[in-house]
Amino acid sequence: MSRFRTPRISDAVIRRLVLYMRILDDIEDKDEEMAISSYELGELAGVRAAQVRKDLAWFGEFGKQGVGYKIGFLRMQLHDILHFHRPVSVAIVGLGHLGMALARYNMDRYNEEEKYYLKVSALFDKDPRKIGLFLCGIKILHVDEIQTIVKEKDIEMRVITVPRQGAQEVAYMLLDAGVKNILNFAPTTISVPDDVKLHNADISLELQHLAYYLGRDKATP
Amino acid sequence: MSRFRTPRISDAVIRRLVLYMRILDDIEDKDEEMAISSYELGELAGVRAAQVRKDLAWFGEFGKQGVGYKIGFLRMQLHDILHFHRPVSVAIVGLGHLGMALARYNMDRYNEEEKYYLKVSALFDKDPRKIGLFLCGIKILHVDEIQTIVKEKDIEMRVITVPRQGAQEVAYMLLDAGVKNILNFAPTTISVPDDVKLHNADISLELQHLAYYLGRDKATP
DNA sequence: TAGATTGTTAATCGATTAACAATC
DNA sequence: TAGATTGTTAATCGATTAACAATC
Repeated sequence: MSRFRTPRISDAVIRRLVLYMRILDDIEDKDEEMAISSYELGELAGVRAAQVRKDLAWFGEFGKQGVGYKIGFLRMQLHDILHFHRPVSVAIVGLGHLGMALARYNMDRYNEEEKYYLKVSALFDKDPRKIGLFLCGIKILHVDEIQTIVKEKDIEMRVITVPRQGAQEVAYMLLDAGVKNILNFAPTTISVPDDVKLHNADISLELQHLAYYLGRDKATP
Repeated sequence: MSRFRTPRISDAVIRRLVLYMRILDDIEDKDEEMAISSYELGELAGVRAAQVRKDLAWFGEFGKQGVGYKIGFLRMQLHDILHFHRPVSVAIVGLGHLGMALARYNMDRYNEEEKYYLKVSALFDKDPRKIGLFLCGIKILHVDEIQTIVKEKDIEMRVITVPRQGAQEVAYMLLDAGVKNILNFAPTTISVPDDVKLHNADISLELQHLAYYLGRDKATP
């Protein structure tokens, strides 16, 4: 029943839920009362209908037999499950191109809406030329201020987008600030204590692993 | 035996192979003749020794019992398997922050080495203010030139890093140029014919799915 | 009611891990 | 040789899919 009793939901499930959420968010001219079937939603997300139902079933019963899922209701439930029902403060450390890309994307999409979603509310860098600049109304601060600001602004998520060489150092600073959740985009391995949840998202790996499939490129007619 | 006879290697395996490759590339002061065991390599990559051996076994026998894998040899084999033994030309379409980040990262890491790896060799954008600018020696061209340039420079990989709204349009242009392999970083679904291999890498999804784990953040002691 | 679609169970498929004989 | 570590098989684990009774 309650999603707090569930055993251990796999990361793959969570990623698909985010996808479903965004698809529902992005439906244009939507009537929130209208129903969508697992088949239709699966079509939009690129997965099977059975998988959509299974994924949702981990968290409750959101549909009606013979009808489907009411868009507005399912949307709300997904926001709830994924903690998108209240503002979550995000700090981004390292404002190179990648940091900028992440900051801008999330700010454009979410900061302007009053209601919920991710709020990028602190930006840090080391480069004196960047410190003091404003990005969508948020001032870039020196990394030394991480500790103070993280507590002051009650930052809940931290994203590392610094060059490889600096990643571990920044990680230590975040750990000192008591952070237990880190998303690392730097293309390197960083080490953290066992009780800290570290997610790695290496975008250069995305590009590199594709090279493997090149052979097939011209071969396939 | 030969890697061309293998059934269907899963994407997860390929991603780990890239990781192994980069780990071997990045070992400092390495003696290429020195051996590394599956246990050690697994440690560095964050996977079990058995998995390392299984992953490699898909492509051949690269180690010696009682010894391990010679670093230089395994490195070479991995480069070979992953098509990193010759330059692969990459085009990046859309030079916002994300496109810049990808371009810079790969150029810094790979373009300077003469030998192999990914070569970012064409950049495209639509913004007149960007066209004509140089990035690491490569001139930014107008997207209308995609078709000509892709053929001229024999581009093998194409990366889309444009805003959501433009993604599908760019995809069509690439398809017209005969491209069969697309990596899409735009946070949206684009549709392609069945014979085109489309990889999606949505970095904002990385950030968003993390929100789910927030509950655990403060709870875990 | 008849048709549609859910939630759920069981079957299938695939990926990871453990174990071990082979062998350097 | 003895110790170490591979390549590979078999066991385990988990995730996806198919199927269907329940029911709107």
